[in-house]
Amino acid sequence: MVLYSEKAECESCENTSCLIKKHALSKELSAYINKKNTIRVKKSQQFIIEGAPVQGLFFVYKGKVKVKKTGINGREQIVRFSTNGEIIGHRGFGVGNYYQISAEAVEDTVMCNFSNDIIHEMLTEIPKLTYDMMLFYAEELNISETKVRKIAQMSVRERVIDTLLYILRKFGQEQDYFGIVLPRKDIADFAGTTDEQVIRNLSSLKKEGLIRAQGKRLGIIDLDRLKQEISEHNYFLDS
Amino acid sequence: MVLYSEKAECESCENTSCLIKKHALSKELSAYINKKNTIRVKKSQQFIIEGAPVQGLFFVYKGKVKVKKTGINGREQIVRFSTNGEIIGHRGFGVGNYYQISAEAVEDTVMCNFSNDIIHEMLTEIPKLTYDMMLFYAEELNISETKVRKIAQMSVRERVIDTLLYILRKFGQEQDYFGIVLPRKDIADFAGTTDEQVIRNLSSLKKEGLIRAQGKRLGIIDLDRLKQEISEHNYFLDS
DNA sequence: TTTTAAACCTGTCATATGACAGGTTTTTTT
DNA sequence: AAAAAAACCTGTCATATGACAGGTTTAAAA
Repeated sequence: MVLYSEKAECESCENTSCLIKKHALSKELSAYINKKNTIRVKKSQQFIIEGAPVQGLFFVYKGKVKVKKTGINGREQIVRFSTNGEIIGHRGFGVGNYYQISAEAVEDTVMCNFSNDIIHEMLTEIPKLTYDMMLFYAEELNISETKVRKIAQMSVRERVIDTLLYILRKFGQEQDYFGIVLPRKDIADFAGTTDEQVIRNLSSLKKEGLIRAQGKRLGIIDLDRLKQEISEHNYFLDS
Repeated sequence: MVLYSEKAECESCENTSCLIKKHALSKELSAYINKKNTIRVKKSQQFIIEGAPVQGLFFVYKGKVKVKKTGINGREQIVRFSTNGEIIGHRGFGVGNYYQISAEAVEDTVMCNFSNDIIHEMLTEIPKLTYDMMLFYAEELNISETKVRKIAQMSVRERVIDTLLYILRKFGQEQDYFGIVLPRKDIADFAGTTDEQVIRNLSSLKKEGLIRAQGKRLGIIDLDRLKQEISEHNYFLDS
């Protein structure tokens, strides 16, 4: 647990999937991890603004974040959710760049932030880190390109189901409900539809006994049948 | 010009944007560029199959390629087009991976291919190359995430226009027509719609004097008005 | 607790879009 | 040059989906 005003330290960090943590033991990196900043954001607070100059790279220490792109008249596209150990602020290196995404905390979140200069130095000095970063981006690219196809070809109901499975993979399910509470609007913005459509489809799924819903809390009952319904779209991977 | 059975050589290669060419002068890389294979594919030939084991990375030496993802009952999503100097077969490294995309030559194409082992060695041995690759993927990720939003929020007409502008950026326009000839179906598969819709919208755009169309050949007449029409969707970049 | 705001839900409706069908033109192959 | 195939085009139609409106419940703030 990280107390307020206390710094998030790699030594005690439990995010084994974090690329920084993974290399933190090496001597090359240890020189840099002291230079990171600990950033705290409260629920609903936006800490990356699309179009603003890049201010380094963020790694989620503890919390949940949504990453989105602004669309026309208030519509938004949620591009991904990030949680412990994950990277936010892609391409937060190089010079004179601007963020191509916004990011907002879904709940109170603690993050590690590396400035442009530091992250750039790290990536030039530690080839293994760079290699892992490259793999990360390549993987994210796969996921994003799959999502393009999904949004182009799936029906709204299928996209809602697909989003539920994504949430399950990302945040898990305990005591019958997802490990995250999201408004229907967020599910809509992720699935590329409207909140009314999401509400309707969630109602149907509930009636059919595939999911449970209690207020904003959602959980999956019949995972197999949900997977089955979108299986024809998922040839080679779920992402 | 590369004659049949002649090898594509980096020394004489003119693709300044190619990451291999960029580093070809360094001694670290020069040891590897001899180990690349020259691959020739004829128009309409598929040389990467989704789901098949990864066979290294391809760089377009000369030609034009479409990269796509398979959807339900014959529908496809064209993810991007690639031409001279560009990379195909993302994530073609690491072990035991499978291609997440298919690739097909739009016209006769010559490519440089590095095997899994070689590309892996290169990326471990030449940090600057890895760094550039990382930047490449990060950039592609931006483009792809922008595309998700576009497909989710733009109308068909807007997506068709957006696709035309993409083709212009990628292949240019000479003597009034694009530097590539594509069937309407390909434009549809890229824009995430049907060929009938593309045909209708192209007809309209032609009547309105915004584009010219002569058989399969297409060209832009009024670039400003086309850009204007989709400007509200493009806040921070065109990609 | 009371008040206020946010989120949820349901019904109605217009329409943009995908699907089908049939004919024409263009392109490719023989 | 002729034949075959592919691509293009137009019309019609059903419907999935987004938009609007109004009411209810839930959650947050005072």
